[in-house]
Amino acid sequence: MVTDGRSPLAQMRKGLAEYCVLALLGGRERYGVELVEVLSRHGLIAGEGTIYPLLSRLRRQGLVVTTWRESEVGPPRRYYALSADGVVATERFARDWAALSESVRKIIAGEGEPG
Amino acid sequence: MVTDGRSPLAQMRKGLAEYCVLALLGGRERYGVELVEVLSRHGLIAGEGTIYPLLSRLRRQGLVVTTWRESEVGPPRRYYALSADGVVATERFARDWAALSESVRKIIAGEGEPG
DNA sequence: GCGGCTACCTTGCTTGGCAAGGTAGCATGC
DNA sequence: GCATGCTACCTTGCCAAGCAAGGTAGCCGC
Repeated sequence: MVTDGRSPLAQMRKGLAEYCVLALLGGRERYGVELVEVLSRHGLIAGEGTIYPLLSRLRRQGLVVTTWRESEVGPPRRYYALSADGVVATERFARDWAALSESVRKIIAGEGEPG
Repeated sequence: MVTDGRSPLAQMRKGLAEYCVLALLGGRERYGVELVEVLSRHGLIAGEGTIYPLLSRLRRQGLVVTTWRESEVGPPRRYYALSADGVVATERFARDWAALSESVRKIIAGEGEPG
């Protein structure tokens, strides 16, 4: 299997996965495999090995709260939802991301010089 | 001194600095301190500790070529310019970045669901 | 020749993504 | 009841990149 951890893309993804998980949870509760599906489809993560450590971090930091729920078709799922701190963190992420992408836009547009 | 390497911003910056350096060199030759100034001003790096290891990597990978030039006001400078491979890498970065930021846009816009 | 400035580079640490591997609940078929 | 396959969760060990701090050395004015 190709190791993607060494690619430039994997480096650019750093930090973004966390932001996107929070953004997705802003819409509604979701469980792990569901997040893996959405983020993989958009090319934002490469598999489960990214998401579970990430979710553990968010839980430890108190940005999400979780609830075990039974599934009608398989084993129980742990659902993740934003906490109040999580909402605040999401807003901060949104600002940082906006600033960052605007900076990149300027650099690429040749507006790297002052004035 | 505050260690910024632990902040989410520092994580989101990963990979972007490299892309932006290449993009800046696409315009014209530049030297290290000049790159530090431009990228710091845009909030894309935190200092020299990022740029010199990065430039060494680019040199090792053959994406840039360097020329020592005397300065009229101080010690000699090492100027960096894109190689042919560097041009190709820049284009690949541009595509990756466009895809990535579009994905994030969709996630945030609530287009995380298929269909 | 000394202090300050410019410019280059290195070291050691931290973080986050990743592949691979592992555990266990649940449904189905026999 | 139990073997198989699927779903869902989680852990381990590695690697790449940003960073703070510290170091070297050329150049200039005095």
